[in-house]
Amino acid sequence: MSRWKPDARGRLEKAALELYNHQGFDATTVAEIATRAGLTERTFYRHFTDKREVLFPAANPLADTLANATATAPASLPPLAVITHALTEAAPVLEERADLARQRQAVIAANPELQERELAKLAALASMLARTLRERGLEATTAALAAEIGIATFKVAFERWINDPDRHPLAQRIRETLDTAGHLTAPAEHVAATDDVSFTGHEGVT
Amino acid sequence: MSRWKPDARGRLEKAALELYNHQGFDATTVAEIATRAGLTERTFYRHFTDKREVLFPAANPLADTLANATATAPASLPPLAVITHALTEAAPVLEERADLARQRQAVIAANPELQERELAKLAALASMLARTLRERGLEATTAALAAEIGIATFKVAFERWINDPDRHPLAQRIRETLDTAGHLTAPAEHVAATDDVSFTGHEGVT
DNA sequence: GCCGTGATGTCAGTTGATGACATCACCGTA
DNA sequence: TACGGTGATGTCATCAACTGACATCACGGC
Repeated sequence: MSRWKPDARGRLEKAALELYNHQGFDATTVAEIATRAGLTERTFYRHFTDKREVLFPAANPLADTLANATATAPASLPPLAVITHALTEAAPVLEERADLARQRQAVIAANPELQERELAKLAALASMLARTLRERGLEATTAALAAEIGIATFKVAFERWINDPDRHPLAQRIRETLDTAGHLTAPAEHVAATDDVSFTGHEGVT
Repeated sequence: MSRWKPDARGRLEKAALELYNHQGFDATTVAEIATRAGLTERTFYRHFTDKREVLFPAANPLADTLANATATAPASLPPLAVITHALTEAAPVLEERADLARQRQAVIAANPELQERELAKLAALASMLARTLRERGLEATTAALAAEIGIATFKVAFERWINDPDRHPLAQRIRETLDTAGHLTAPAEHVAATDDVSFTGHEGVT
């Protein structure tokens, strides 16, 4: 019989998500998480750098897919088309785990500290995208801007997807959002009492 | 004679910036900051919610200017033009305090926790911009996207400005960056082994 | 001259985070 | 088969970030 139950890290992730959901992030203690996972507080910190990180798995298939799709897109594509391509490729990764994604997002939306961490993760993603674009031969500023705009698009589309009661596919939301982006230089079309679905998403940090 | 020296908050901000600069953020203690300002640790926490917040003044002229310029731009302007207008109006606010801005940025660049807080502040800025754009009559998604792209543009331009040895004006950097944005749908122009000034800016959080 | 108020000080306590050292099943090897 | 190294975990101690409760006392109004 083995000395320890397997997958300590996974047990910690699971325990943390459950507790954060039940009692809120602030009200749950690292010691609690560890105990629920049958481990010690000290061991928690051997697997995660801090109390927030447990919600952001080290192995990130979304990042991998994005990087891969960006690197292998046809060389002739304009920067924004590369982004479009990459985002479209990456969408299914989230669709597969839609339940988990929504649960995580609920916890994050309820706590500013976690929102900060999420923004940092997205910034890291943008940074990685920019590097990949440079390696494709793009000039530094162009690459950085295309990457930032790509992530910005993703943020908007993702929030629409998460809050969408009708569960439209993420890929569709991304297409719509990219389409919106294309019209940003056209004269403003005002919304005069349209029957548009209005999103009352979270307003970010103050 | 008055009971306390005036401007406790200002003294704390100054003390903090100096110490963060000298010894680094991690190596300086809230108690140290307070003592140097002639106050108590407890008093520090009456003025700032945490150790990071002291670097991000509550009164934010940049945000005010952005909001104002966005709200008062001609109604006929396309969304991106409103953003362009607002960013251009806001640029001088930073130019005026270029020294302070560079000092702050150096401290922030040296510490991931501070970078997270900065991202949160920028996200709040984007959120506010989006609200203002909606109040101008823009549909929610369009507003959110335009705001995010505006902030993304600002981030890229600001980083170029801060790291620019030649001290070109921020307004110019913003114009250039917006111009770059306009070419993102054109076929990629490759940089063949240029000796381009390479920006080794901070790469974000891993 | 008394009284409420607000900015600060004092103190005690919780929790997040980290370093140093101990434990002991497992695994390869002599 | 015995032996020693290794890696994941536990134990203990300590620091610093934050917070609640209560005390202080110049100032300004009445």
